[in-house]
Amino acid sequence: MASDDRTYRLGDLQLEIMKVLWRLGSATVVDVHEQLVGEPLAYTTVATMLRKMEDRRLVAHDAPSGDGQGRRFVYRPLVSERDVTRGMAGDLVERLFEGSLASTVSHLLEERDVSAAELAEVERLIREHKRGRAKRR
Amino acid sequence: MASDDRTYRLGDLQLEIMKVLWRLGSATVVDVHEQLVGEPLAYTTVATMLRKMEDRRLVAHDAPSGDGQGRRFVYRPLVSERDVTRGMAGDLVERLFEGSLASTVSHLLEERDVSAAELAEVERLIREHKRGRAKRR
DNA sequence: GTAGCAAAACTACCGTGGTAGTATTACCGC
DNA sequence: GCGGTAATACTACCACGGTAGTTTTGCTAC
Repeated sequence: MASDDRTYRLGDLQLEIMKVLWRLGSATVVDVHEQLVGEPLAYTTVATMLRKMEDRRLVAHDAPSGDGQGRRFVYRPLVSERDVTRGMAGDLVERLFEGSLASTVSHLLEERDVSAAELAEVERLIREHKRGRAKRR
Repeated sequence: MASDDRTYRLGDLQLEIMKVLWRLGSATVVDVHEQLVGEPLAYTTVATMLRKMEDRRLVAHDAPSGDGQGRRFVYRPLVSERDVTRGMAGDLVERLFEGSLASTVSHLLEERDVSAAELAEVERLIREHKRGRAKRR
């Protein structure tokens, strides 16, 4: 039933935190906290979440080498944006569309307001993809 | 942060149950249970889940009208497959791709093994979609 | 060396999905 | 009407995401 690999089932906050880490490369709790401008969260909420994410091997922190700035942990991502995006998107395509890309695209075209520009962009992407395929062959 | 409408954040089992109900139109706990051939679940697990889903207004059951077959509840979906699919897919597109269809399709093309047949099907869908657009204008 | 502060650790709580055992209820056949 | 059975209701438990308060720890400046 759906994908068993729960590694990439991130909640909202977890995903937001990962996005910050991907963007910055690495960051302290303070950094992450102040990047989360959306909902105002307690500092400790972010710290707790980062610790939980460390348990789940989503992030890691370097040992606090006494380089001058206290003992602040510096967190870095252990999973790539690519992998997480692929995992989450793939999970959904499996769960909702039985793995069919065509069904997925069909649904997105039908149910979302797609601007002409965006549609053109999608067509361009497909042409480009086909060219890539051909070359690889 | 992402979508607030949690109505359509279904778990694995919930989605599987909804799929059965969408397929059959309506069903008793027995029906649902025996349709879930994947992981073997206790009968009461399915019953409990259906009750929880009723609390969340995802399903409803008809009052047990004494039509002969005991008091078996007949459950039916309160939300359409369309709405749930749109909700879940939309949620993901927002969360991962900032709402961009192009980014979404780009990712799917890059990261999944897309067969030539499937690619052709996608192209067909887009042509068809454009024709629909044109007609509507 | 110690006081103060800042950071991390610990603890706690809620909601919900998932799982299932036990208790209760309601129907049906005799 | 009553007993048996089948169905629902109740209860309980775990995991995890999310949220945050309280406690402990460790650095740094004096």
